[in-house]
Parts: sequence; C-alpha cells; structure tokens
Amino acid sequence: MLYKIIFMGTPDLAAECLKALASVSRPFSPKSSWEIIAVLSQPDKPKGRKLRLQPTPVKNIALQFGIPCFQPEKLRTPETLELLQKLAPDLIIVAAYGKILPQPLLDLPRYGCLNIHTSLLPLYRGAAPIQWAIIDGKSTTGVTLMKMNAGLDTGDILAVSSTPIEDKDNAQTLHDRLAQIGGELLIKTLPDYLSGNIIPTPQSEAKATYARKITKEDGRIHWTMSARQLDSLIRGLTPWPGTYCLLTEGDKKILLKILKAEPLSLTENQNDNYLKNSSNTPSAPPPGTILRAENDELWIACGEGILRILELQREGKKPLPTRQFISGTSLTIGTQLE
RNA sequence: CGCGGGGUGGAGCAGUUGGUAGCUCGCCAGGCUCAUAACCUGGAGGUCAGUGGUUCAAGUCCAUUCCCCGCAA
Repeated sequence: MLYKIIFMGTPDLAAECLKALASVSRPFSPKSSWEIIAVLSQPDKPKGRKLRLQPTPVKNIALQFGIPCFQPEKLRTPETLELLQKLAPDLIIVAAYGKILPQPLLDLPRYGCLNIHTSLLPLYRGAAPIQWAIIDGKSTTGVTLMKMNAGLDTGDILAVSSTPIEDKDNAQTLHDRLAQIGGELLIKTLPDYLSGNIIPTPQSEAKATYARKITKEDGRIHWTMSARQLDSLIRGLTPWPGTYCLLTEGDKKILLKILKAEPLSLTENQNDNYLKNSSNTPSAPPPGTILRAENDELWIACGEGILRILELQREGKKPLPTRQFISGTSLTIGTQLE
C-alpha cells in the first residue's frame, strides 16, 4: 500500500517536519510506504528592509526534495478544492500552515487531516503556543499530533511528546527543539495511525487554554512586573518580536531593546538593602530605575526584585553585551527607564 | 527608489561654527598589595569605510559607492 500524502505548512517549524517526513523513504512495513505527492504553502511575501519577495521555508524544502509546491491565495475556492481532489491524497498533514482548512478539505482524504501543534493540548491552542508557554513560566511543554476537526486545535489527540522548558530556553531554542521532536513524533506515529492501531483521544475542553497571536506591543516592558516575569517575557519573545523599553536622552526618547537578562539572585535581605542604599529617596526607587551601571552589571528595579541586563541594543545600533554598551554610553544611576 | 540612525586605534563611543584626533574599556610594561577581576604610573596601536570634489587647511562641507542597524513588513 502506498499512502499519498499532502503536506501543508509555512514557517521553519513546518519545514523541519516536512524534512523529517520526506527523508523517510523506506517502507514502514513490508508492504507499506508513503509518498509526499504535493506541498501547500502560503504565497511568498515581501521580507526584509528592501521588501523583497522571499520563498517560505516549506517551499524551500519542497524544492530541495523535488516535491511539487502550490501556493494558493485562498483555500475556499472551487479551483483549489478541485486541485486537491485531483491529487487525491489519502492523508493531509498540516503544520503551521496559517489558514483555516474548510470542511470539504477536512473531509477529502480517507485518513483525514492531521495537525502538528507545538504544545501539550488542550493547553495553548492557537497561534503562539511556544511563546506563551515560556512567558507564563511553564516548566514543561511539548508537541501534540492530532486529528483535525473544524475547531481551532480542538481535534482528538493521537500522540504527544513532551520536553522540559529550561531556564535558559527562549522561543528560538525551544522552537528548534520542538521542531525536531515534532518531526520524530510524526514519523514514529504515522505507521501506527495508518494501520489503525491508534485510537484518538478527545481533548478535555475544561482544561483548554488559548495562546493568542503575539504582537510587537507585547514586547513593551512594564517595569512594574516582577523581575522573574520580565525574564520569562524576554525569553518568550526572543528572537521575535523582542522586548523593548524607552530611555530618555536629552529631549529624545530612544528605543532600547532588552535582548537578554536574568533576575538578580540575591537573598531578599540583600535585595532590600541595595534598593534602600542605592537611592537618594527615603523609600525604595520606583520600577524602571537604574540601580547600578558598571562593568558587566546593569541593574534595573522592577515591581518586584531586580533585573540584571546582560545584552541590549539601542535603535540603529548593534546588539551589545552590557559591558560594551556601558563603555560607550553614560548611564546614570537613578535614571528612569519606561 | 517605503521612513530613519550609523561606519573614528582591538571593543564601544565623543569630536562643537572646517585648524595638532579624544573618552570608557581592553592590550603591553612597571608599581602598590598577602592577593586580586581593585588601585597608581607609563606605553604601543588610527592613511577617521572607499572614491572624487571644494579649500591655504576636511573626521568635519558637497557628490557618489560599499557595508551594518532601528522602524515598517
């Protein structure tokens, strides 16, 4: 039996899964194997400073493996549906495609449509599960393979694979790991699914949470948050869209990106002492105050605790480690960031 | 031609109306110290991104090329 598969996806994560899937060429049982007969990806979009058109990561992989790649503007057209009907897939696999699949498409393949989602469903349904898991300070996340239905990431679960979120993980490192795990989970689960050895498990609606899309505004640092929360926020939004605050310089406010930081690990007591001693005011300095700026140490007062900045970037300039940033910029203790 | 910032010793920056190129680090040597990533003294290291032009004189003004980055996507 040769299973004809259509793969739908767009960004790096999907490209990694496609690569895994396409690399397994040998039959998974004496009489069975699969073939990716076509790939669907979003239309190329302008990127970069010059707004040049660039192929999607999935398209690149498709080209590399010589798989036909289609990039329809819309799925809900007779033409697109007809195209897919002619391809007559036995199975469709979707990974971060970027569009909702209409019901006729979900019903088209004999084995349905499977989706790879980078969270432990029913947690973090939606667009940005990786980021939100980090931002929320979760200790574990993972990848879920599920059978798609009309809802948003609401389908029955076929398999999961989990991974711990390390203190040093950011959205990039976690993404890369989940992409690899996702690919492995896919090629490991698919044979069992196709031979009917897996019974899909419904998700618990009561436990479901939603991971809404990230915007640039989410990267605005609010110093009233705790140092720990800000650390999670920074890691969750790295490398995109990044976090930033504003520094007043003369009569201008310049954008300051915070690329890397960590909560200062002092005891509560030391913390309090520093907060009191470093300020001219009798009470603790308000959140956003620079408490220390020398060598590798750049300390900012937060709503709770102190954030130690490790790497930052001012607008128009390159990213710099704290030490080098300080050597060229005069940062006065007591200055307020906003 | 989407808007904007910038390319100055090894790193990061300053350089005012054109007139001897500075600062914070780093590096090298010496000193202080029980010791040091701390402190003191001295030192090396730059055809100021490239090219052309204006001028008695250009890092600075004009033109142009290359490269980096923020916004926007």
